[in-house]
Amino acid sequence: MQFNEMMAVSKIYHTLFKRHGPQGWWPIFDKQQQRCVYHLNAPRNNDDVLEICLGALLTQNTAWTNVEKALQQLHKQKLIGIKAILAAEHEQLAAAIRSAGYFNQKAARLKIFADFLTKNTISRLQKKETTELRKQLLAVKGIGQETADSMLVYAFNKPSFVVDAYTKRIFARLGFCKEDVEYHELQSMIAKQLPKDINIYKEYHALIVEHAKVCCQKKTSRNDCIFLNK
DNA sequence: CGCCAGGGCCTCA
DNA sequence: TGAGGCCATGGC
Repeated sequence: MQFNEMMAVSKIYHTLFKRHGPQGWWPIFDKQQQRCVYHLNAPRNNDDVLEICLGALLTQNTAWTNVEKALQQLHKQKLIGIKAILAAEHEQLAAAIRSAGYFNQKAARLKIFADFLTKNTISRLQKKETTELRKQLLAVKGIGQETADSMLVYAFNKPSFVVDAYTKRIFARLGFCKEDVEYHELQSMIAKQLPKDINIYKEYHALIVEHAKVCCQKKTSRNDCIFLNK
């Protein structure tokens, strides 16, 4: 199967959608069920916005299952809150997010981000233009390009396509780029071929993650890919 | 046991 | 701007 023609990126999206169905990202912790669930039109409120941003920081180079446990602890200890995070001792915060790995580094990043939100309220940030908000997020220590884009798309509803290791792997295996392609290079290549629709941005990245998990893992042969092995 | 997981920062050429 | 070290848990 070849995808060298224009609109190939859109075709891949539709293929993934048919295969895996709507994903409804971002997962948000549900206190009743004690696990992460999906909501239509998330985030529903500022608490959701904060939790999504914390999750984006916690999931850096880490399996989501470990992040979910950390979020559970944060809720249990009533640490999902800007003031609560700033007031908490480093040791308490680090212990709560222990399961997410890099807990000392991430505890510090949660505090830095909470401090950022006291100086720039969520409602103010939501009113900003995508590129301006992206630049502002990238200036925060602990927020790189992927984390910034995850926050933009899933917390702030701004169309800035998320590129991660899975995105690079899948598009590299399909022959669009090298595995170590520059972030911006792959992002612009994809965005140029997509309508600037926030819902497509949300679903596309979620579908890429789902697809990578079920049939495009690092060690699995490219022959297992549904695109290359019809 | 080793590898991998929804990265990012710092240092040193 | 590129390469390498560092951060750390839990699942398989």
